[in-house]
Amino acid sequence: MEAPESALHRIMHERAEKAESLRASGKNPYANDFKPSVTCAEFHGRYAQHSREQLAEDTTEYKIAGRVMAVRNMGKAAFVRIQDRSGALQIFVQQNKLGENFETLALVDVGDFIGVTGTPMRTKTEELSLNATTLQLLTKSLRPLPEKWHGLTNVEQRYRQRYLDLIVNDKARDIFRARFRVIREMQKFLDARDFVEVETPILMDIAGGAAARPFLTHHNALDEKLTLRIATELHLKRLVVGGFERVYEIGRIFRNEGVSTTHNPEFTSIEFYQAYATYLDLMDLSEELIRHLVQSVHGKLQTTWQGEEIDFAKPFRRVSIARVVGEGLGMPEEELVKLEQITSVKKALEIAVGHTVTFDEPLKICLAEISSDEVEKFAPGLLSAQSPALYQKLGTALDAEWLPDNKIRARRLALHLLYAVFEHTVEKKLMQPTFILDFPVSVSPLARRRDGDPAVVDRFELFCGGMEVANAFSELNDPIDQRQRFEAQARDKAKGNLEAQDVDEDFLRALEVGMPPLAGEGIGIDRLLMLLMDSPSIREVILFPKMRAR
RNA sequence: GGGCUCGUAGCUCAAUUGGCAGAGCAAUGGACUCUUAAUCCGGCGGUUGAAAGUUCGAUUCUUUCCGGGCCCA
Repeated sequence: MEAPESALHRIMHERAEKAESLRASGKNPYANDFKPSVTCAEFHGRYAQHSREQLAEDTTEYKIAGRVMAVRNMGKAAFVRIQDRSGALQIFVQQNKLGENFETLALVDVGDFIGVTGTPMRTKTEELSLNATTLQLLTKSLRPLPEKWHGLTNVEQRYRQRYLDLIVNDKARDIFRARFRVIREMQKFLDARDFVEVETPILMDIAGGAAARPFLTHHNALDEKLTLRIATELHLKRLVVGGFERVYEIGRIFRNEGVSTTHNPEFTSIEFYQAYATYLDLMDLSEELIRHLVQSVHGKLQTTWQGEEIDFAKPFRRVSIARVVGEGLGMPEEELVKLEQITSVKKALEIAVGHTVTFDEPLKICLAEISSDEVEKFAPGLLSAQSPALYQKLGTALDAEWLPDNKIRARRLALHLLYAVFEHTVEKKLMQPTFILDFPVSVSPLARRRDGDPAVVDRFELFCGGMEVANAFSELNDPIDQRQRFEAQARDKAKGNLEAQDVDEDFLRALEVGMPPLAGEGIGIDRLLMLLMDSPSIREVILFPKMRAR
């Protein structure tokens, strides 16, 4: 609460007194008996082509309501700008036209809601206005709005008091209108393709379907530990098992991780699943969907992202992780072809060492695939101190051990290492829409292995503006393979990886009942909105982003 | 989690080397019947995020804390 003597307190007190003074004259400062007949935009639309002379003869009465955004008082006349859900309109108020009612204007402040009856007119400067015949206060605003010229720029206040942001900043309104439209267009797009929209639980016994730490909660009556979902995947697949062959859900996902310009602890995803489709089908579908969304938001297929033009009209590039990593290192074409077929851990380690986040990341990746005892055997000392020479030793030893008759394992680890390089150095440079392909099975516990190349999964991620926009794959529907991958995850979790998944027995049971071949995709709606609206912060596209409690 | 940086009137921002905290908008009193950030005149508005320290004196320097922003992990 503000100090009693503050300027704010005085302003609020004065405004409350104006409300009282209206009450005293028999008018309710919180009246709800005014029904607008048109919106500001409808009014503008109706008279856009009419001249001043034509309007001077038009006696049609309109009732329009809105929030007062500006008052320019001329003594015996005034211009009042009001704003409603559709836009803004100028009201021309004259004493000789309103009579006694003109005095109400003295009690109106910027921020109040008013209802006005009047006829269309154009001012000297040709601005279409409503010539008021009656004016009524509908809601007295006690707290002053931010300043009219600079508006509200304090970022913290814009997020904490989003209502002020929405009143004052056009850009904020535009972003959220685009957001609501994108969601609606996604629904229309999928509905038209015979998908059904479903709702699945947010409260779960076991959080699965993604690699993330969950929020924990508790059900009192049942005395059960619960977690908030980190993905909608496993329930949606159960529905495909149940016979809903094309399903999607747009819903809130919760991940217990840091808050940053690209992370909010709750965010919205869409996941959709289509039986008898493969990841290749979904690539085509995604391209069509994204184009449709860009077109509906912008009316064209080109957008700007942080000063750079993104063109959605051209076919999206489709490229493997290995190739795009090799390109980043300036490799010639013949080497890129070879790199895509990589089976040598030694070669992958040569690339990864020095091109990953930390120097020990390649080691960590190796440890996900082999035991620390083996590392110690093949490259003594690597566990405690990493050096390029020791990495080389490990690579040489693993190649000697695996390449004769276990190429799959070698390829899997090699691709895993290249993937780490991709994440660290390539990802953020992918500006134009690009499908990234050939993910190692190690980072895709729910995806189907590729026929004829079992180290790889049938998966793609769509990148744009340096951000991951979509992630999709042909789904694993072999219950035995799925169980093994869950168990690998569980071992990983036991080793201390807090993001690894648990075994979901009921999901496995569903797979045992039989899930038809299918492909599924997830799109982060917030990230997509950032891209579409050129917002570098996720907080700009979430109505009420998480802020530290005050 | 680490680094940098910011927090001054309801809002947007100033304040010299450490020396009386200022302006615009809003609000308020007045003038004004075609304004567009209306204009003109008058007066009003402050726990400088919080606490402590250094100092004759702190918005300014130091420390801790609170809350943002940016970059990195």
